[in-house]
Amino acid sequence: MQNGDVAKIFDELADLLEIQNANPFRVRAYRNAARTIGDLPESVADILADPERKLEELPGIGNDLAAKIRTIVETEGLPQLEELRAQVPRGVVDMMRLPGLGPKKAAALFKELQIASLEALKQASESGAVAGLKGFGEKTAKKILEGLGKLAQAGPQRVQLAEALPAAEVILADLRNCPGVHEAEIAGSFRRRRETVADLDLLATAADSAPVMDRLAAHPLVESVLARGETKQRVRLKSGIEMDLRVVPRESFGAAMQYFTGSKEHNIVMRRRAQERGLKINEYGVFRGETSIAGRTEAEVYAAVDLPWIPPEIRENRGEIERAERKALPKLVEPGDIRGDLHMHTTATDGTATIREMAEAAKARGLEYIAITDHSKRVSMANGLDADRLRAHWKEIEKVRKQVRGIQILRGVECDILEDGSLDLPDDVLAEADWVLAVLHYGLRQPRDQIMKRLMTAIRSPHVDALGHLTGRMVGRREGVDLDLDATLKAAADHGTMIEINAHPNRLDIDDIGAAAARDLGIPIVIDTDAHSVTGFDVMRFGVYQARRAGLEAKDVANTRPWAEFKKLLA
DNA sequence: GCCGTTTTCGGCCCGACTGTTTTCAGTCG
Repeated sequence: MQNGDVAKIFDELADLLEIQNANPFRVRAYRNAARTIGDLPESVADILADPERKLEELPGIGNDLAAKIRTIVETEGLPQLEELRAQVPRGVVDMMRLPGLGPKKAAALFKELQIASLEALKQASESGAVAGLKGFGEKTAKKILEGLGKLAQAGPQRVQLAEALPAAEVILADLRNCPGVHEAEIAGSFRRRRETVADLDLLATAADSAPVMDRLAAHPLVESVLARGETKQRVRLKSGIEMDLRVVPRESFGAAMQYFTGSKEHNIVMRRRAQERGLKINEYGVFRGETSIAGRTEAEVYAAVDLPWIPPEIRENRGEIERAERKALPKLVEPGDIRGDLHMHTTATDGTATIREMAEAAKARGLEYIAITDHSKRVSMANGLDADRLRAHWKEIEKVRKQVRGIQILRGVECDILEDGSLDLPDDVLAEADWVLAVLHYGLRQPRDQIMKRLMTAIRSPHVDALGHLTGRMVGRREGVDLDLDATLKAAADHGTMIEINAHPNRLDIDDIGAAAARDLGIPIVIDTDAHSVTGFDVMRFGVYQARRAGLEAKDVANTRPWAEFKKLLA
């Protein structure tokens, strides 16, 4: 039983309780618990097994929830969940995935019309039964049918930050040029640099909102306006991404930025802090009674509740407020701190540039050292290198070292960890390498035991410097590799194996929670681009964003060190 | 269901927009 399984059960309980019109604060308690457990870097089973520790230490977990977690871990189930499932059909929970349908409406459909599946909902919407129901109407029925159609196609999906970024910046630049607009920024999860964003939250200050909204509505990248009011407009971009525009007065800009950057959980704590001080925070400012006492800048808002400004990337209510209170906020790593890149490909395998071109491009970007890490032979699709070709490739690297001065070029390899647990190159070859990155590419659906055996082989190898593509899940795909992250990181710490944060949005990766856990174990982290071309280095900033979300400082990231220092890590 | 230098009860973050209503509940972020 993994933390994620426990979190899923609590989330489902919250859904079911909501439909049953339970106390909303009770529902919230389950949702908070789901998030706390889901985000926990260590396994709840471990905490339960440790006589020194108690689940009740976790925020939002009291006696009742602790007992439920114990039951779930011990019996892989929860009687309360079974009871609720018997009362509320799965289809009713599914209805809440449709836009405009929440727990109240889903419950009404079930209770009044006995609708218990999406199929039945479709029929009832088409027949007019839904429109006739109290609190519903023609528009609601139409919206339900549209929602069902979309759900059948794909459903609203999160897109990668890197994918959303270009359009977001183009629109932002356009709005900044709109007469009457003083400031425009993108807030939300985009500003928190989450790997994926569900929608974009645009914020503008202007005395009059109408011209700004008209300007956005008329933008060539905008497909349609979904909703529009006095201060808020929602549009759908042609790419399918939805965008909210909020227009606020200038004196509210900082408050609105703080409010719309979130996260929701961070803001709930902020507003509670305000309450404790007899204040109220909303998107317009910080108020004592009717009087605004702050709001022009974000720093003012934080100062009003006795906190220093907190970087957006860590506003997740995962301890940052407590750290801010203790004046112990991390000085987060920045893109400019990165001095080396230890993962890239050339024309020898599936890259598009030569060793020399890659070295020159890296040097032009200010890097002090790089590792050329072409694939090993198992990756035949990419023309992976066997021992002979790899040795010849390294000879080429030595030549380029003489041609391109002022940058260290490591003779590396991205060596596959094979399905049977062995490494794809013999030890004597790996021993000659300057840098070995061990990765899983194949057999990702093997049972966890086998995956772990493979990872342990690599970690124990004296020749492996770092694990790349390490993940509990796969960005861009539904499921992840089934590995025990805790055990992997512990072993890596014991054997001095580094862990890679892969900056490329499409590559296998370790998430920010995993990265934070690695940092806590003292494992050096390397942020790499996995560049396949000379422009491949440009994704570095996305890796840095992720490291920032993990709360990492420059000292936690090995490739921020100057070459002379990094070299010592390899010894 | 959780939580507590306003503790064991009575709170629990806040506001905009829509569609349904004739003043507001539900949904959403």
